[in-house]
Amino acid sequence: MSSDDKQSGEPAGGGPEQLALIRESVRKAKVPRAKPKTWRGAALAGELPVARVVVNKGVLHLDQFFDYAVPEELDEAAQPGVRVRVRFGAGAHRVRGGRREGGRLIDGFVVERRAESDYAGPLAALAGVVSPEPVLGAGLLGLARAVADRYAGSLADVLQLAVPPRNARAEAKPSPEPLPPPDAPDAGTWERYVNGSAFLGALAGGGAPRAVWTALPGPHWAAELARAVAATLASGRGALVVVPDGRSAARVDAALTALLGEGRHALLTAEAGPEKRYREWLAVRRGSVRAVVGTRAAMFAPVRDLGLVAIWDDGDSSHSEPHAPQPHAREVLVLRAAHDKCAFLAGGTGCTVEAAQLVATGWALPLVAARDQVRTAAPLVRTIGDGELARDEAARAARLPSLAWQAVREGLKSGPVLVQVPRRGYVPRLSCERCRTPARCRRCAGPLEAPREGELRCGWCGGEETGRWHCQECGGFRLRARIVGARRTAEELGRAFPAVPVRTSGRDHVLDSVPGRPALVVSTPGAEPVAEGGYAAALLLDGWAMLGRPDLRAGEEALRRWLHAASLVRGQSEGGTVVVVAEPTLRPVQALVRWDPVGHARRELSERAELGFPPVSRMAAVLGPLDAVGPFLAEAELPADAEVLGPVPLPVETPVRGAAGAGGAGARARRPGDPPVGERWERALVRVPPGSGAALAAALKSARAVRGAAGARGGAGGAGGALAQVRIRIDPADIG
DNA sequence: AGCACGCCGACT
DNA sequence: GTCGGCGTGCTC
Repeated sequence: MSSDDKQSGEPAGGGPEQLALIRESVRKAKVPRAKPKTWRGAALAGELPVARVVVNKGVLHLDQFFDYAVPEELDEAAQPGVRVRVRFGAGAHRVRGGRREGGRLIDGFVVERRAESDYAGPLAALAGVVSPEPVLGAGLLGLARAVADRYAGSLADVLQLAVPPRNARAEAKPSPEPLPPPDAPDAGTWERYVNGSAFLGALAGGGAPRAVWTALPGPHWAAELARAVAATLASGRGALVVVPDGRSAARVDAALTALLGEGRHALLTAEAGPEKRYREWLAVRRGSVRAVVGTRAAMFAPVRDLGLVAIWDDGDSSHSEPHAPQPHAREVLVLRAAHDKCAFLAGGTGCTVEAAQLVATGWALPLVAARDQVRTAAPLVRTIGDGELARDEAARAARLPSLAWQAVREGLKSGPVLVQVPRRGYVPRLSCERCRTPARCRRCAGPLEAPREGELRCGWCGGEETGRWHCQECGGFRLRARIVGARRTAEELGRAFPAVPVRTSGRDHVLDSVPGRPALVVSTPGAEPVAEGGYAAALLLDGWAMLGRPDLRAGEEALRRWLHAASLVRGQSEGGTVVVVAEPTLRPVQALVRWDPVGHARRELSERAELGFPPVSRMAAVLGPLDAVGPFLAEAELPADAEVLGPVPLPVETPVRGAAGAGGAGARARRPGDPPVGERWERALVRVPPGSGAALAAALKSARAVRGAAGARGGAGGAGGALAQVRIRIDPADIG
């Protein structure tokens, strides 16, 4: 395969001398040489005999390119972007008995062909070209680099997410001929938004508008996304839409097919097999298909001449990639929009704080409907707080207030009724018993936890809350951590209406849609089926469980889930009604009643700015074995404005015995990169003001690179080994 | 992470 | 002398 094989008959005595020679040349060669020198000077490519390679190894201190010599016979195939095999590791040049040893074969990509190397030593030769398909173009490489930098990760890690595994059969098939751009679509239901037609017009005209789009409730969002894609295609550019799950992808896929027919877009979801998925990806990469709709991994899709990146429901947690360095689809698309100078669209029924920040900084413009449009399209929302519950005789008897009974009974007369119940597995957070304001640390505003009865501790800085706690808002002095047993309530509801069919949709078994006939549809958040003609009513029982989570985003997330369910209900004009069991004074509840997700996100944003929370501040979590995080941060050259909170010990995760999924309340799904089960680990948070995010990521990354190289197997005192295990997470999700 | 080199003490 | 322990550093 490689030129080295020609020499396999060489006398055994040649090895040691060669080795000595190489060492000699490494020592004295300090200047770049004109031509690469392999260890034996085999026949090399005549032009550009050096291949700069990114090796597919995630180790951080190897986050650099390596030069290899290109043997003559690989000259043709070893073009920039192709997958190659190279020998890597100590002893890649070593020869014994005419055969090479050491230096294991690993995968990589050719990044560039060059005339010479600036590496002073002798170059090893490429071991082989895996396939001549150039999968890693300059654009994708630049994006991967930017994502790696933003998340303090390695290029190789990002490439693993960005370039799908090779499939020879898919590669062998030619991709179809590209179709000419379609005509620009009319505005359709975009007319309902104040700047809707203008936005579409800008896309069709080759412009790069950036917008945060608050979609009206109802089923039109998929067609509206499809129209935005069509308008972009009409300008001769490509478009990319990232959605949170396969169901949404199927909706947008159907809408695109309805609008543009087959063959103009690719569907990239995990649900297709690896071969089909790679085939679709190749069609995009080869320029046969100019538009993409897909889930998370599609955020890297190498769309030609990108004109629009769009994300739907950016608050959905599945937009955050679980594998290192855990990039979030919205952030990746923001990077792409900035880099490719293309249009950007973040749409959803709700509005995340991050999206609100894009508007607040002027980076994006709001794309919203007029107030009267909202009033028509949204259902009537009614609340049931503790006051009503206490006064309500029926509620005490049947554990469900009469207003809820009434809404369900009325709704069932004209169609299906949705009952949203909480998923299992949440950790209650402490909040004021009187006004429900989350209890926060006086020093750093982190969430208070009660590790033991009568003991209060901050989950961020670890500070003990001494003296008697009292609420900053209302002066109350009692704490609570309440959860409602709503699942049982839903079961009782079903028994109360024996004539009506009860259908359930949940994690393991998700219904896509239900007919428009009367039925009780019990669903966990995110799994709500679409109802034909819309639900007549919805009962949202996911209130307190949601708001009680130890999560900075609890309010935002509760509202997002409510809006998602409520947007499946018929508009107020058609009698659609939503009843939410939650205190009407709470901010997310008020936002639901007024159907004002943007106002909620804006208020949340300004509050986070005041408290120094993300996304206004940039945060990084640093995790490591006990007593490793402190020394690590002490050595890291953090930006001057960085503030370190903690470290605090993390709760030890105990191995789960028995059946899978029996984790019980509080068990969060384990992600790659979580601390090992059963070990004592700690975590610090580092926060920096706006503008210092890149500096923070860079500092943590270089600290990691230095520590990763030293004493991976427990050096003196074991501290070196512990420090090498330290993990970094930018924009950590669960910061309390 | 591997893996090889090199400098130290014990041995046919 | 030389075999092999492990500490250290590099990988084009």
